[in-house]
Amino acid sequence: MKIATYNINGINGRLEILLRWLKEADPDIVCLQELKAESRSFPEQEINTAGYNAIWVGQKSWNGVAILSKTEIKELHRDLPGEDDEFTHSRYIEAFTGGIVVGCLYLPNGNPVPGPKFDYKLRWFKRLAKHAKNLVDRELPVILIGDYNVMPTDLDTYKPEKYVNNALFQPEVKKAYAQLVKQGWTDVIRKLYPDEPIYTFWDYLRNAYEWNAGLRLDHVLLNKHIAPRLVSAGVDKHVRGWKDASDHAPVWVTLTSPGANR
Amino acid sequence: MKIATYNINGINGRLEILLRWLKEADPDIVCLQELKAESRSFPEQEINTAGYNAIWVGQKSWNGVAILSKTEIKELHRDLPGEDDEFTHSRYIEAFTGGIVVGCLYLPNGNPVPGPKFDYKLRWFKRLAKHAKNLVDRELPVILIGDYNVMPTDLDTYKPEKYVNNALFQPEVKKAYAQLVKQGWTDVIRKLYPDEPIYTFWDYLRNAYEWNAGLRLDHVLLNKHIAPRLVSAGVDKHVRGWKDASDHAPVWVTLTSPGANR
DNA sequence: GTCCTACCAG
DNA sequence: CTGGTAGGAC
Repeated sequence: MKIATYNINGINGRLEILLRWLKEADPDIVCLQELKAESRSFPEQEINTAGYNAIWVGQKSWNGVAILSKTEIKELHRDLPGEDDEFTHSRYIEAFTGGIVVGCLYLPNGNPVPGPKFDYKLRWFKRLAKHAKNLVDRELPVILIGDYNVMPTDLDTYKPEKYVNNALFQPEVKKAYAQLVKQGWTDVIRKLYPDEPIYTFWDYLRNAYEWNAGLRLDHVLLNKHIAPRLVSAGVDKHVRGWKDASDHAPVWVTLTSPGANR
Repeated sequence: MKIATYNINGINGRLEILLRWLKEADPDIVCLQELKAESRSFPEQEINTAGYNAIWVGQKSWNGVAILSKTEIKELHRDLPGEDDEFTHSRYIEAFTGGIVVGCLYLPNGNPVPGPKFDYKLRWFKRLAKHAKNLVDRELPVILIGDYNVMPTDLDTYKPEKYVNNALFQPEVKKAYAQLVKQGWTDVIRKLYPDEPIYTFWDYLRNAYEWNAGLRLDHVLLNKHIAPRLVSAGVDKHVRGWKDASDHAPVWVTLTSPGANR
């Protein structure tokens, strides 16, 4: 079974890219971020035709997340729990599909630092950690997957010194990510490739992709119940090189069938 | 020798379309309208690489005309003569190339009627007619070619009654075109196909191309000196069907070598 | 750089 | 409908 995350950066503008990649990669479950579309303009028909069910939460201009799956999707949540004033962004959707609880997230970027957007990022991260705490020890396979907008360590950016003032690399944010993982989650890329620079995002500016000036922002976290099923993981880096591609590349993980490791 | 006109509707957005058509149609001289680009962002290099010299007048956002030629181009005018306050639009360029005086024009649309834009259209047409009068009897081959934004007769629109209030079909405008032709010009399409509906433009709206709901707006006029050289003319209608094409199709004419008919 | 929103022009 | 523009976000 293959599960992937892809920050598509505008689902309608990049529907062809998405469909091409779906066909090529053939994942069973896909989490999308940055739909940049209102809920009513989600291209459900084309996604269905490609062989996927889908649930999504959209909003005008920004954010927006979706879960695609070849099998039935039971929606669990359309946002993280939290205070009323936090509910304006479409950044989290959770479902049960393929026997797995899938939390699909798009964490706020948070720039500039300091400022209200950075404060919101930290608050959002707290909400996520609180919810994750309730999921990590469940007797259910749980995957928390998406665009975390964090480079967890120096290994996750081509040039750490360039990002010292960036919201994606602030000590508070890296710490929040480390503490989240410490709840008992497995960061699959770092589990399989502990010492390798692996990127999931290359800026559109200054030909970042050509220079491999990348960042690792998209992460796949498995709880203890599902982590033993981990087989492989990777980044479909070449997709970033397609004409008119998103600035992110898809990240995927493959798992054994449930029960195979027990 | 083959001469063509093509309202490209944004030369940078449609450079690939233009190059594909140039390769396929292989014209010797091409007049372009609606560059929608400032002069400095004209894609001279790519045009040169495709085998053409070029001269152009651009402006921000709108209008803009160019003459491309496989042979040397001597620029004659960068606008029609006229009053100072008429010089704000880039709608006319004239050159001597391939032994022919080529006037490349983009007449104002003029909608809505009535209004200052329609008045400007009529004034612009007067300026054109005055200039054309100076060209028509020259002992030189002259071609006046481009997007005239006029359907000269009922035969030139799929549904005349739909256009009674449209600036492209006002009696004053049709009359201005008829009087221009009457100076001694040959409208090559009507010369060769006097009774056939032939269109050069299909609106983007309501699938006009699929329904062949077209208009004939792009015209090729020859003066008496060059008219005897006329061999054939046509519209590259299929180009309108290409993905992301302009709403106009290229119109072309072929001529015998100079002197062959004398 | 490339999205989005808007508006304007055709 | 599909260009262009501008500004905001990332």
